Amino acid sequence: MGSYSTKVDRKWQERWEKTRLYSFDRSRVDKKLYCLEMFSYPSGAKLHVGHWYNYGVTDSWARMKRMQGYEVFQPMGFDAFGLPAENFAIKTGVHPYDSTMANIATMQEQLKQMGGMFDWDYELSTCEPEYYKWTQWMFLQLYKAGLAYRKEAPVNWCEHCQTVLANEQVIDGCCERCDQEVTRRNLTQWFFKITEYADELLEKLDELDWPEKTKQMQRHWIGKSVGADITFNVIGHEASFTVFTTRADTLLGATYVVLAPEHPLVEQITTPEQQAEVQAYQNEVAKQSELDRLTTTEKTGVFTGAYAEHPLTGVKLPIWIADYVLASYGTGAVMAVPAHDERDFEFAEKFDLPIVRVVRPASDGVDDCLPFTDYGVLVNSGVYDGLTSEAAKERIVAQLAKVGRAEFRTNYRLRDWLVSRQRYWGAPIPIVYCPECGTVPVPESELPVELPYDVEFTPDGKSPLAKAEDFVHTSCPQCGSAAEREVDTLDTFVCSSWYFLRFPDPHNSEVPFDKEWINKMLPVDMYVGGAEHACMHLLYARFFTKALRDLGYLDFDEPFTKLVHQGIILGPDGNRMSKSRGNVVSPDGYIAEFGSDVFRMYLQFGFNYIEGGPWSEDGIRAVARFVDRVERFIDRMVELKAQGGGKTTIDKGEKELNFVRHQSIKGITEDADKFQFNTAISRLMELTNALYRYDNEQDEKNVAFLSEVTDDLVRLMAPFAPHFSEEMWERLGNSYSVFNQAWPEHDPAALEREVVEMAVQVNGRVRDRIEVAADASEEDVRAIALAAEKVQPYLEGVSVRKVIVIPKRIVNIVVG
RNA sequence: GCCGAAGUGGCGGAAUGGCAGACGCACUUGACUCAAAAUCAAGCGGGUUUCGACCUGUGUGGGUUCGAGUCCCACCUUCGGCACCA
Repeated sequence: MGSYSTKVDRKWQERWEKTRLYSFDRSRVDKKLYCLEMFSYPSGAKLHVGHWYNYGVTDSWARMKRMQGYEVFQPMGFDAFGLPAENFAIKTGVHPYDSTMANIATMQEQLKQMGGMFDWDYELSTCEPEYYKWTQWMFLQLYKAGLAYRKEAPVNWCEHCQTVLANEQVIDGCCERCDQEVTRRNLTQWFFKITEYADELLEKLDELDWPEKTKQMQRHWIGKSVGADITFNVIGHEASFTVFTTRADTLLGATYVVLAPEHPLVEQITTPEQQAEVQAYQNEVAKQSELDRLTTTEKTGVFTGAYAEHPLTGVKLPIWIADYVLASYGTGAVMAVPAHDERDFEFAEKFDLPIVRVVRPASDGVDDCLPFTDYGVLVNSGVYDGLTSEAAKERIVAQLAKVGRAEFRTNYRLRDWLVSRQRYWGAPIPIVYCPECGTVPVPESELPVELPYDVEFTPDGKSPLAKAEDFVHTSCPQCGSAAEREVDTLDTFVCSSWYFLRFPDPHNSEVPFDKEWINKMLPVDMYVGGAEHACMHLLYARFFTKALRDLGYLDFDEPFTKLVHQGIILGPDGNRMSKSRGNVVSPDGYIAEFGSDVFRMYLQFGFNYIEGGPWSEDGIRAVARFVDRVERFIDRMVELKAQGGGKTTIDKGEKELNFVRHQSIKGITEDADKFQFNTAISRLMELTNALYRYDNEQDEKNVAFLSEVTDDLVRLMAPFAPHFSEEMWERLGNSYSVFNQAWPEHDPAALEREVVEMAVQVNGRVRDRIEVAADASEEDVRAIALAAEKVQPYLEGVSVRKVIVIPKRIVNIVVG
């Protein structure tokens, strides 16, 4: 057995700390590389495999970059506000602040055991007043800019968590946190106007070096759709309403219109006879949970008794309400064209409403049964007959625009971000309600609005802060009269939407960050974290960056230049790890047994990083064996050097070893750069195998050369097994630290072979192999291939039609 | 239903359109050992074999190409996202 263990880990952790090896040198900011992993929630449990996979493996990438000469900035902090701490408190009585602080201390300890290059001088924690003061400041800046506002709206309510949720936090109609059904409630809540940036958030995606899948998810989430608003007058009322449509070309096919049940016009226009039915329907819809709504496929709706006037023909169109029209999208009203829309068609069939075709397929032979939703050529549309859908859209909207009845318009699926939460453990919203002055922002000089410690935080649907008398009662910052504080707290996603901006300057008490400094340090060059944040954190952070840019606080457009998502490590049974399945792999035991580098290196070697996969007990043992194998060779090297002697010439054996050496340097550098750690490690194994082969096969060794290659092996291994490599580096008699060594660069000349083996195919099947000079001409290769012994039988009695020569790889002889 | 990704040995996983299965695990054999472990060496997709080889093989079926795991079309399966967005 080798000597590597947690003892070696500790030795080097202490040395690194004492010598401040990883301390960020601000004077080298021109060489900076900001490498960031998504910070973690300080839960009571210890670091899990996922943390290691994210932080440990990314740290190896950052270490390589350091050796390549970058000044790496890799901070670590804690996303410390949030529901779990509060729920834990409700269960056990331990205050969220106390449990969070204890958890942070434990996690720090464990992160240090991992051996990451984190510079703890830059640590931050979102639940500290030092930090959330500036979260509140952010809120105020957005408020002043009109990007934070309060409104009453139907919002998602989780009965179990006793709070509202953002759209992004509702998954299949259920709370993302507790899986309980989400219901809709009309509540007055705070929103951030992320929709203001919808277009830029969409456009700028093209420039980002992000996984295509993630960009696609954001594109879809933003959901740009180009169309027009068309206004309909209500017959017999001084009222009108506007619909949004992407198919203005089908306007002549509109046979009725539908308002969302919550549409404000409904009360006004409903006829007395329909009153009861309409109200009953509205109540029923309001009662429905999101889940009911998703699972009901059958269309429902009620006639209001009122009619609208078709804007082109003046024809009477019945006005219905139905819950397939959403209050929160577009204008909350649609023109129904059953002939050319599946939903309208279904509804019209069920309620026996007229269906009029106004588009037919542009070419014959196309299935034209109704509903026909493709573009085509207009019919039954008077002066517009014969136009294509595309042309008709333009023409019809332009026509109506002249009389102020339509305009072109773009809509987005993205909704504004609901940020208030009826919970205790979050940043208080810095707003005061004054009976005289109304909604008043807390002056910046009075920040932070501190979260009081002694609060009754049992959830009952009211914000816990509402019960803290000392907190609630205050005086109005404007007029001084008695006033009340906002008692909701901010969604924790608000805290994490700007933490990467605070990291380079985390203790600044004057401003959230220094503009000049941040412009040098940002954007983050490499951001690594889970894919589950695609439409939440990653979208919010982009929004914050853009808003702060427009407010003049920073000068860049995007926060994260390059993004990588790690995969998920599954349990040994191939399922997601969960306590109930009993397949949870916890790092601690393995680290105690094998040392942290073996654990880290297995995570790099055993999986495709992006994909993840099932944990394997045998896999980690294989890595432990490899580490031992390297150590044995290092000891052998020390012995050889002590013996002295040997030759100094570079012969066949040396050339072969040198080839593998430079091939490894090239491959490891390229692979690790691409986060392909599994192949990088396998190349380390190949280099190790080559060293053994050389030692076994060469009777007379070039010890100086062998020593050079061995040093390279340790340099190349250092990012992936940092503690072990330091130890080996020292054992080889080299000076501290291997991480101050330059990363090896490959010599292209060493990769040029004099003789190469090529496969010879006849009609695509390999029949022989030939050895030719690497610089042989195509004619020479062709001649040698045609003369190859084992291809002869295949050339008899046929004629050679063609010979394809791919230099250094293959020859294909086509016969027939 | 729509959008996207992926299907390769017993397993984890490799392969700029150019010798499929790198590297490793498991397994088999041999060396060392009193023995085991560890280590070292060799073999290891499937089938046929006169032991020289030959055939077949990357989810299924077609296609493009001198040549396809890789590109194109259709389908099947799995996973992820969205789900009345007008």
